[in-house]
Amino acid sequence: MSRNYAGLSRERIIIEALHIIAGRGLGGLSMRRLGDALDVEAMAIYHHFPRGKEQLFNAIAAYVTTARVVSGLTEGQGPPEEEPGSEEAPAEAAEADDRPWDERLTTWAEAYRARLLTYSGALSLLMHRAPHTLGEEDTRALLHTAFTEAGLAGTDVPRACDALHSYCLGSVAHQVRHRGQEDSPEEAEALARFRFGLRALLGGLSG
Amino acid sequence: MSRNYAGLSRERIIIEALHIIAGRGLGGLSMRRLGDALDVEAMAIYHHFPRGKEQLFNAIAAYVTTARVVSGLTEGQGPPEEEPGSEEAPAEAAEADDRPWDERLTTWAEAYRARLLTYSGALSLLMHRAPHTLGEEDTRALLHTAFTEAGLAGTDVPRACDALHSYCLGSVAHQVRHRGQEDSPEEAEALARFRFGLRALLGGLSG
DNA sequence: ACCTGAACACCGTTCAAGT
DNA sequence: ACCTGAACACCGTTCAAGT
Repeated sequence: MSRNYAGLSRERIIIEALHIIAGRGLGGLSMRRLGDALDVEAMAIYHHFPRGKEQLFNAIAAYVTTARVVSGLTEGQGPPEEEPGSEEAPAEAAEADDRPWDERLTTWAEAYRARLLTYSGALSLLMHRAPHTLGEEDTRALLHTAFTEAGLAGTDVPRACDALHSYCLGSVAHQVRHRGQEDSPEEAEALARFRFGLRALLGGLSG
Repeated sequence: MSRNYAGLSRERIIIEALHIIAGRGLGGLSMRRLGDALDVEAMAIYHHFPRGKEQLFNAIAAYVTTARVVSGLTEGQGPPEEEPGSEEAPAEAAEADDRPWDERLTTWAEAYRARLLTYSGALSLLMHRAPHTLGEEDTRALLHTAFTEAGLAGTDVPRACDALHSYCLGSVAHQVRHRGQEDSPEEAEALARFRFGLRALLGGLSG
């Protein structure tokens, strides 16, 4: 039929997919429905994600976990990692944060939580996918230096990083899990609970 | 064709489903495949789970989260909750635990972690389902009294419970997420990391 | 009550074809 | 390079029918 230069891109596809997920849940995302939303035949998506839905899922997971995402510039240098999802912006100079370690960690944790909450429909995608993005590398460095500053050393550092990651991920999972239940807390109280546990964890880690 | 008194039951179906999930992942579980594994036409499952796959998923989630599960005795009294998944055994007298609160919590947390790890293939099912089982009620009581004993009061108690739940769930999710990755820890080190964070969290909560 | 078998609408994916 | 359209194997679910 009529040709369709839809101007498809990996990022457009991912974003549209996230909209569908937000509206109808992860189970409501089908290639055909995604095609419809993009005004394209479902099969057009395979040109951008040749390995199909699994690859799309990986890209969504990477998109969700990586903070700095920017429109599809730097195309065509061959992917340095498996599924970067989309290209990442340069580290915008990271303007050295001179606040105490616990404030830096708290800021990071609350931002990470907010991000997971925003894409909570895709949360179960993260359960079996740990994308290897540049953002993850930055996070690793941030947490590492903060915990070192807190007085940790040796194997305690990666263990503390793990604990913090686990707490954030679990906290959002736990909140989503009980959402819409009888006595489930409002977002304000949910945030308060998150902070309560976070303070305890950070205190216990540095003690 | 030949009649088939397969002796199907909700529990048999759930257990077979868990086997398939363990072997081929959650996406590999289809009603038809489940029927094959049970030597039955797929449609026979709908007699035991009239609301289909969604109801089966709820039942699996309940089965996974509830410790005390026993074969399908007490049938036919009408479900007191939405999807109990299968019947639960009586509380087996709970033989009062007189150890200090932190040891009791540690024991609970490690058992909960082990259980989630056993059914890690079904982990993403728990992400959007918080079944209302008797076992959950017991847990609530256990954690509540332990944290009260630790010196917490008022809103701090449910917040501490939330934090502990979140940490356990997130810890398993985090482990499964990185499983099979280059420098992902062995199970022994994973357990050590879990304990490290758990000790920190409990210490921070009671401090 | 418990299970079968055909049917329907939908799905992911392949492949040849169009521009 | 980018997208279409038909095709195939598979899926969840309904419904009438068997015992």
